[in-house]
Amino acid sequence: MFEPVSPVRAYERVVEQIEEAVFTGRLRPGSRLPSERDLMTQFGVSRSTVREALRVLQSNGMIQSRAGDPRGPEVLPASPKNLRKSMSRLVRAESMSLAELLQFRMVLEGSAYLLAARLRTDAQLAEMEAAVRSMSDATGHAEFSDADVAFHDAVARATQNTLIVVCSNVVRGVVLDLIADRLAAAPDRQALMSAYLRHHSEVLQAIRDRDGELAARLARQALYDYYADWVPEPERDLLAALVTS
Amino acid sequence: MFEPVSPVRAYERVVEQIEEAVFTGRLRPGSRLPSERDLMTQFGVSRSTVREALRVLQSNGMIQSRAGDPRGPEVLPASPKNLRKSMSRLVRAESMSLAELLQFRMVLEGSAYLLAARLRTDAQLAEMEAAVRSMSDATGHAEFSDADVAFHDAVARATQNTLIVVCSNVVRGVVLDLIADRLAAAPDRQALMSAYLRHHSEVLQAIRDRDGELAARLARQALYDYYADWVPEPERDLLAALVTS
DNA sequence: GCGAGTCTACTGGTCAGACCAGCGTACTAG
DNA sequence: CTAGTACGCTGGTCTGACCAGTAGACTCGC
Repeated sequence: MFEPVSPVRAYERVVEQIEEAVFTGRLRPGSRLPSERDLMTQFGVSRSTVREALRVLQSNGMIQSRAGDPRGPEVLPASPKNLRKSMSRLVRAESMSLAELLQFRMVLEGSAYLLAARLRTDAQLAEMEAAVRSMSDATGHAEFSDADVAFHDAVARATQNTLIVVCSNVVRGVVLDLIADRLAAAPDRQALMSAYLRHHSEVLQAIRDRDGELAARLARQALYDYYADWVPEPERDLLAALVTS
Repeated sequence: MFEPVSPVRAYERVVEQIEEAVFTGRLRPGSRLPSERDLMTQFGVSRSTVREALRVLQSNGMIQSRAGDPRGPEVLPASPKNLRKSMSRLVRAESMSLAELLQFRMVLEGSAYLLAARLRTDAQLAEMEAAVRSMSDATGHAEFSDADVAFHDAVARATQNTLIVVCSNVVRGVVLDLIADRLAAAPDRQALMSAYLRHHSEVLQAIRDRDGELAARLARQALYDYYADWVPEPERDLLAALVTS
């Protein structure tokens, strides 16, 4: 029941103090940490200890080091990159069923499109329209998926909710991994792509009309239409129930 | 546009290979890594490099080392702890607002209660009823919150969707941290507790009746009623819009 | 035969000192 | 004023050393 006042490990103390400096704003993003050799004298520890502390901070996305840069390690602005990493780790580690993942996506992506439809600016709408146009003009898979990413990105910014976007994106990635082989073997990939495009156009129209409810329903419907075939029968009903709700 | 086949930094290669072994299941939770001295010969790098790699893995919550343990570093099971850490970090850096977190909770918890209402077994319903009874009988804060945990746990099991439950739990924890100090200063804590209990009873009734839609709406409404006061005016409307949808 | 204590061979944590390639800056040559 | 270069520092890696701590074997008294 005793919580040690200061961490036992030397490197943990270093991590903690630097973290504190960042959180309290004493170290702002873009500013530089002292060099490793300076830090070791400041904290009274060896360079290996300093380095281990810096590695931890780096793996947490708080700093970035470049070999040879005399200005020292850079303090990075907070970014959802790490959230994405730990989320992805968690999703990958728990062996979850496809149905579970799709349920999650239907719930979150529905809300994402709802928010995007209500909050989007005209500029963001224009970005989405351009992305969908690129998709329909695309000649190869690479172009198509690049445009797809651009579309999702524009939607993400419009929602103004990082958390919803990051979580659904991560799960989207895992789902794609999960069915990648089955998708590659699909005989009618061209048909899938054009169906995909059609769904996007419909959703885009709903976003244009600022009809959040419709956009949400379309997004859930699209997910169901795509993936239901890959979900075993008994679980499929669970997804169907979420389409309309 | 060139993606290096193998990371430039030596320690990154080590991290990647061990991560890979964990993800593919070659290294299961509970099993042990070779000692640092063994790893350095296996990977052909120095001990400092091995240690930096292990520090990264440790900070990602994948392994745990104890000084002196001859069995070597232990591979840990996946846990949402890290997810929560990176989320808290974003909140502290003010790149994520309370409104965002609550939006997320309204979306996910709504679905959680919807699923629980539809899928719950009679035994699970009994557990929930017992928990709510414990809450109303509770004399102290500790008892009350223990019973609350039990209730949420029963609901979580009923949903059959780990991901939804884990994510909303993590965010719930972050939100509680965020308003902990403000809550402690609240003059009418007793009133808050009884309002909390009332909401739970209502949701329980909906779950008993297997009315998923109602349970979801009540859950969202409860979140709004509780937290809206703490959300700055301009963002509050976003939450209100999600109550009924 | 069996538990209590001890011993030991390892572990991870930390330190010191060294070398290298890489980078920014200030100085230099044109 | 610009192009080029040399310098002094940086981070990345390595070697080798010492210490405190631990698990498991080993011993001893019963």
